[in-house]
Amino acid sequence: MRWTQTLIPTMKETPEGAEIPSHVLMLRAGLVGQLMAGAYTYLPLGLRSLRKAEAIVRQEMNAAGAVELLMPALTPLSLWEQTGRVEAFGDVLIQFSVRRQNRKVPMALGPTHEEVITDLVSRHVSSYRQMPITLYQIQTKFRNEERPRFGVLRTSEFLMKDAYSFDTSVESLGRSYEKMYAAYCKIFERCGLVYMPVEAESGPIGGDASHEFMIPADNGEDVIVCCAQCSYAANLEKAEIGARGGRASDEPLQALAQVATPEASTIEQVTRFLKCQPQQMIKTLIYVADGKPIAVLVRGDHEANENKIRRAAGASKVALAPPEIIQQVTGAPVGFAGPVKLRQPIPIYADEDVRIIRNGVTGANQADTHLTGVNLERDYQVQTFADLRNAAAGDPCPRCSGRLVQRHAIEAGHVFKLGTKYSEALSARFLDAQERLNPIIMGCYGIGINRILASLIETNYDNAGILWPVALAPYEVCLVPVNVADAESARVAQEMHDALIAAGVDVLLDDRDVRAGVKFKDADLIGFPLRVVIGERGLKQGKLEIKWRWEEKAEMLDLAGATERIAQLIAAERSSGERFRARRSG
RNA sequence: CGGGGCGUAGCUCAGCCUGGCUUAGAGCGCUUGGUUCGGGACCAAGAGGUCGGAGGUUCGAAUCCUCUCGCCCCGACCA
Repeated sequence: MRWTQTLIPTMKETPEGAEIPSHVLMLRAGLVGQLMAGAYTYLPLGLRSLRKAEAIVRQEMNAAGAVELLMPALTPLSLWEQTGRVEAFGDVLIQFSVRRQNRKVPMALGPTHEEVITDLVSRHVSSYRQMPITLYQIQTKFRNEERPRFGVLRTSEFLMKDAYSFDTSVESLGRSYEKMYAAYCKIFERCGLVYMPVEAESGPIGGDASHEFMIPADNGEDVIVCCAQCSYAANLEKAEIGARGGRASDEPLQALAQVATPEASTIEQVTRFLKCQPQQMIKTLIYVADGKPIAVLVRGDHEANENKIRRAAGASKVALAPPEIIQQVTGAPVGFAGPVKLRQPIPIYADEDVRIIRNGVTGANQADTHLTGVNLERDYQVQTFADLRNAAAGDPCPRCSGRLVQRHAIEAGHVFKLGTKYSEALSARFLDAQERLNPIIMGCYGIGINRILASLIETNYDNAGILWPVALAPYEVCLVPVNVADAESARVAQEMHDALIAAGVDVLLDDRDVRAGVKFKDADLIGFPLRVVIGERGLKQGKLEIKWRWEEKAEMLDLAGATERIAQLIAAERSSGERFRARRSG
């Protein structure tokens, strides 16, 4: 391709509104253009990279035995009603009606395709002999995000690879899951990403039923927790906490005292007002668990974890109680709840760390009032102690003696053992060898293709621009004739361009009649892995210059045989990614 | 949904507080001519705007007021 024949709108300045590196660079390098919040055009260069990521995903899916199909993005709303997901998705589901003659047809744009694929499979799969099978598609998904942000990291329309496995037993599902897990590792590896599979909240199957593939990045929206010593890693919602080693301080017990704390309803306000540490505070949260209010106690500097609370309470659904319920249960407005003398007797659950708070501070169940010198057993009782909070940096690892650390990360993929949720709701059943009818056991596996690009850029750039691995670069080689007005340079460049294409190399010829500096800056900004410079001076000596984007030094190459040499270099790097990875450790 | 910020040329912005010396500006980009030519050149001449939109205040509004739309950030939410 010649530069002058395509559209590459690079920008010198950072467009207003772009903040994180991947967004800034994708706009500046002319990869994408924004149409509206959460919707981006993939320009010629961006599309090439997107297609490369897509191709890698497709190859590995096929290699893992998954079979590609393509489902419509347009779906009948009734399908989502059958599984209760119209409500579950809420406003995220883009739904509308179209008029057809004298009737209205309610539809939704697919945010994911469990319903559609399960419906399909229920029609065509009815015997255990037809399984296991894993089907996948690569298709645009629609989600009306409450708040699209971070450029292409969170958009209302995005390209997703979604795969679904169908098995006859939990053991067989485990094998299907393992295959996808392994394929994901290969995919992220081939894309040149540093990734981390972490344990995620799992559904009905339990155990190791769900993993997220995370790309550690400062601007990631997710928080993952991992052990500094062993390989334990989980997302924040899931992360377990090892045995708490803390001991209560041995300061003398204080008397229970009531203090006025006008207008101080948050932990921060109270600690400032009473000049105490958040670690001394007993945060009391009123939740509604399956319709019944419960009190949950966590240390002031800790965050409650709803999933853990739900499990501890043995409930199927928990949510923070609305203000009316809080008023009713505690007798005080929000912000002054405490475990001592609640107005209504409700079960009290406490996080392990609350056990050792001596002379704590907590709400007095009375407006603008807190209690100090609060001690367990003497002043209040706890029904159940459990791990009820999010893991924090420095917490003990649940698997070894190490400590946990927190990191931000971008979720690029997710594998999940679904079980029979959708097959039961949509009657996808099969007959086993004993002629018994069973629901099909499913798994689902997603990869955000756009996120592969965004997270790659987010973690691979320098002051000059993007650093692409050969595997995903829009073009592998950028040919730069320094002076296109020079007939010899132009001729050599054109010949080399044609020869490289014939050799199967993705090459872009920068045939613009602009100064060399402009071309170099643009080549660095876009980040083509290999730059080949054809200059008059070099040509006189029968040489040209090659330079890897992520390496410091350029190298002179004999013009004779240069094409073959470049094709070799690219082919080697394409399959191994060695030089790109070496840059990271170097 | 709560809090904050921003909308002026294709892009980045100044002007707004204190309304009129603006016939709306600068830099970059674009067009034309010339000089340059291996790290975002220089000179000259141009093209390009209903100052996001609507209403209001005023002799007069980019500037003040009201409403509205859009975009960005933080939080809440997130299969």
